[in-house]
Amino acid sequence: MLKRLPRVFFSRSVNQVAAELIGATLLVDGVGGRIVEVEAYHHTDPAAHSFRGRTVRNAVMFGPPGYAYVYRSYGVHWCLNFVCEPEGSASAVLIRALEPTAGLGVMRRRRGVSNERLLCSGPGRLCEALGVTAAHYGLPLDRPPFEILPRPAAVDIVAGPRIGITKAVDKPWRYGLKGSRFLSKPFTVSPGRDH
DNA sequence: TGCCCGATTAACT
DNA sequence: GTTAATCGGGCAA
Repeated sequence: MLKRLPRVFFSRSVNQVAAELIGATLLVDGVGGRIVEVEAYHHTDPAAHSFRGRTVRNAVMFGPPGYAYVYRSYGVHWCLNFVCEPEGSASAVLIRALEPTAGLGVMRRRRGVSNERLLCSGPGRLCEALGVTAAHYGLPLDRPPFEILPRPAAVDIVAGPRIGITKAVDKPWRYGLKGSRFLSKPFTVSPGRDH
């Protein structure tokens, strides 16, 4: 039986943590799956919510690592982040997609879809499937309802530009599990091709 | 106070 | 490929 990742796991470079989360398991009240896609947001990064300083919404990012940052996206969806780096760095990893492994029935009911591939393939979708809301804002990641387990073995990781942002679009801070069919969008396989 | 816009999704054409 | 839904944060005035 794997042991939960300790809170100190998150007290390192946000990009290092992001890459190591690929293949790890995320459960909320026992419902969830294997993390197959994440994005890193650093406080010096214009695309990050913390870039312009501390506000009520992003305050948890400025506190110690190992806590959940949850925000409302487009007034419609919730998105889940893990706060990383030493306290005050205001960096976080956005969880973008899971391969469902636990609580499939609950997730289907919450999402209103039966297609397993569509349950958790997107930041808003996985929050709906796992029941993540503002109630989870600021909760520690090493205690219930969260359960985050390390990946059991090394995995092949791919990286590329982040999705849905308009600033710092060139930074390759999106990480994914190579070949996974549960990604929210495919990674470019042959990046070098000229047109 | 008012205005613009976003780390998205689903349902269109 | 395009667009409506939907609303709080952030900033200008």
